Amino acid sequence: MKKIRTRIAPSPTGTPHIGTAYISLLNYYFARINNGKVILRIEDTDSKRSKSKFENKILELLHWLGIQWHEGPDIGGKFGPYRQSERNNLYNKYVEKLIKVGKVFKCYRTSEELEKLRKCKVDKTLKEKDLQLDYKELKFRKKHNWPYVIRLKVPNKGKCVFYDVLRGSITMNWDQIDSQVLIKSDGTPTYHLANVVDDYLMGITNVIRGEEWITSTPKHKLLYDYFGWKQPEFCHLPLLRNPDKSKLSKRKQNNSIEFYRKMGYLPQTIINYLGSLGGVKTTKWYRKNTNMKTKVDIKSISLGGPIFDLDKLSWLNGIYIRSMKNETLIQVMYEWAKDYIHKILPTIKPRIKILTDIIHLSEQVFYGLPKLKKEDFKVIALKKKLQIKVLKHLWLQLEYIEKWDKQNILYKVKQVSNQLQMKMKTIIAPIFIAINGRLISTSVINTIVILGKDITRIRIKQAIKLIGGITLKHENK
RNA sequence: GUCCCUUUCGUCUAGUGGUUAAGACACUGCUCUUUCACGGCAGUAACAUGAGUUCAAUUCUCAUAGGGGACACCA
Repeated sequence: MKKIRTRIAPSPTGTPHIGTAYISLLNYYFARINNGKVILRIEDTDSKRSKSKFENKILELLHWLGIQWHEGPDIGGKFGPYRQSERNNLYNKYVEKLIKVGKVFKCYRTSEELEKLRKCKVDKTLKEKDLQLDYKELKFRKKHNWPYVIRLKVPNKGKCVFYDVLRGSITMNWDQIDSQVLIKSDGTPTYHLANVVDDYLMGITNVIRGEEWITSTPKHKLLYDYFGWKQPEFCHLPLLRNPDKSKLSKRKQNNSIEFYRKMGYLPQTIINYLGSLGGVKTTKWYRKNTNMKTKVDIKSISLGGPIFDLDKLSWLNGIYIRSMKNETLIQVMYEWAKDYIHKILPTIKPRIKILTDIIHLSEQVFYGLPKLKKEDFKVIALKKKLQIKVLKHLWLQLEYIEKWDKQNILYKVKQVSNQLQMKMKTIIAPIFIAINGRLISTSVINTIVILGKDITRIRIKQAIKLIGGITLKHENK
């Protein structure tokens, strides 16, 4: 039997997400229980959004969770490079092949035209014939070197059947599948091309990925067929959901892995909880299995998208914490607090008279969510409505910051003050309560810097909710 | 809108052609404890609906409804 090879293929376009952890975990375990290998491949074909700082974070946090790989950009391997942006020459070579056999075509359409064309079609599916330009126009655009993309030729009729390990065969009509762009106008590949070529070249036997890929699998199958390659086994995992049942979104900040680390969840909690969302069959499993060596059967995963339940996660974390030896726990506590201690020290040092002052001065960086009540905001002279307004504006301002440092954050807070035409002194009070949990304490800007984006924003959100603001309109955009 | 996936307590999961449908989180009560928490005990609570197959369906089939996803020169 061929040796199992799976891949973890994150895209470095944002801070790593709990969904990434889930998919990575199952790839890791599937390889492990089958004595196979795991490949980590960075899918950075989107050059505009990919950032190396995100790649670093992804590697760091997967390591933190204890997920391991045998080949990857950080450790190398026989099938490298493991960053798609470093493999562009390869893809071109394979596109040449497709051009030779006539399975792709050049498309000179502009994005405005595409938009119009899609509007005209009920199913929004664009095929080769929909994209055709009349002869004159085509000649003109070619002559004047208009930018073009290379698209996949897709059958117009018939059915595409492919096999999913969890669901059996899935059938789709070819007329529903559009002529996917394989090479963008800048000459770089799209995900679909790079992914198939790399999975083939890297000898991936099992593609374990999220359910959102099911509908593009026919395109991938077509590529395998055109190249004459054997398909890997496809396994589409159900998507993790928010309590409102929507897909666990990258936009919702509190789903970043780092958020859970900062809040004080242990890596084994996250790993075991994620594992429990489907793959694990025993009932008394939580207490008995602190690692997932046993009883994982990927084929038994439940197909309803599970809701990521914070209550249960916290309960599990408690189980692990209480089962630790004191020395170990002290170590864990120190590791967790160390960063905060180092960062808060310069701020509190001028205020310390006796050592016992320390706790009171620095507690705001240690509680994940301050335990606030509605009444806590009533001490502020500012009207309720305006408090909410201030916090909502701050929420928005803090969403996009290039670098999370004092200067930028201060600038954003000043923006809020300008926007609302209110003095700093006025707007800062509700921010103090929301973030620091009280009015008299160290600089709130400083706290925000130390806490980082995830924790800061969840505190603001909590405050808005407490004061009585209903929703954050821009929360999920 | 079109297509695809999906459906067991509020949530995560077991399970079965004939079961008192199981466990865990959450919730409630009791207990332990100086309080709280932890622990222990107990309780509330589910097979989406309709039709078919069958002696029998939560389990098999089909339809309907709910939920989710995809429909980009993003992954």
